[in-house]
Amino acid sequence: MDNNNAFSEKLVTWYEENARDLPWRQTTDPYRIWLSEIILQQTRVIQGLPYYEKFVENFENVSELASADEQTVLRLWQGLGYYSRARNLHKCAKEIDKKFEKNFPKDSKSLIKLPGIGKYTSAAIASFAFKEKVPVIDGNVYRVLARVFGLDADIASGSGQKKFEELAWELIPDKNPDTYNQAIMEFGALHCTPKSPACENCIFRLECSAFQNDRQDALPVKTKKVKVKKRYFNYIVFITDEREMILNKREGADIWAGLYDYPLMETSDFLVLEDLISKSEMVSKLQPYIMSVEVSKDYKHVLTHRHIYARFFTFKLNITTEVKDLLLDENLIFYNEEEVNDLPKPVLVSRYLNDAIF
DNA sequence: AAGTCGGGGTT
DNA sequence: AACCCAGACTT
Repeated sequence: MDNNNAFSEKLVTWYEENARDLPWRQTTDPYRIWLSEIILQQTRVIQGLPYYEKFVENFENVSELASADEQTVLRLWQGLGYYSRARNLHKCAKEIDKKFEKNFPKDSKSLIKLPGIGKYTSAAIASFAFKEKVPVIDGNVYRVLARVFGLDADIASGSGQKKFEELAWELIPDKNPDTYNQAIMEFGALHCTPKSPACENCIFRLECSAFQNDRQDALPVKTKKVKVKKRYFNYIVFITDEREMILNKREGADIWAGLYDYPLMETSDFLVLEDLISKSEMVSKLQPYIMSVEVSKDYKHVLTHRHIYARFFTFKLNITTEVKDLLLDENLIFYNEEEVNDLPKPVLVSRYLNDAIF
């Protein structure tokens, strides 16, 4: 409790010296606070500010907004993105104008039921307009709490969010919780930034867990959703009359770094989807990963390698799953450094590949 | 729990 | 190019 008071007091002191002068901080009008909060969802203050001014100018109160037609609202929102916010804004205004007789509900639990108002926004309106003691938890708060208190729960998971909420409840002061809420968000926005936070002159320099352990970049923990990319590896397999092949050493930080594969042209889309060769053993084994395979049927003597004519094939693998899965099953194709060094140069094609393709 | 919605700044 | 921004909603 004492520590928690120290935390909030330091934060508020910092806030009073460093807060930006923003229009929605000059009022307790729930309409204006609501408007600002909707506009600022996933939106930087700098970007949202002119829109806030526009809306306040066009609609003095929630009833005026409610009686506007949706196209007018959307036109004012134009360029701000996340347009469902605008539609929900309008829907919410109508609801308040009718069901609530032009008055905003005065507590967070009622507010959260309105369209476009979720966990964060309900807390923000209740706090800033009605002085309810409820912590706001946005991206800034997650970051500040994670770093100062070394809370490494995953903010992408429900259980992790719950832990942050518990901590937030412990920290929020009885006295002026609204100012504290403003303070912690402002601190995250201006000082404890996602990248390159100003730790050198930070008020929590001595007690910040992240700074003391040099974990600023690691916190907050947010598991990234592994999105499957479609990568199309279009291989060109050169083979000589002596059944030799050309391999290419993969460099960089990409998949299979340091291993050898065929001369490669990667594209982000199909080159051709026809002549699927599904009979060979290799193709069937690779089938789960392959969307199309094409081998040119005409042998062309187009390349010389060490004075040996080579035959020209194109061999396409269109890989849709995580490419590393392929490596586990098919290390026949991708040689490591040691294997390559043991082989004559150019590297002989594997027996397996011979049977399959040639 | 994962996907979607977006323009824009930062690194 | 990846990440994030005073998130909410749908599936």
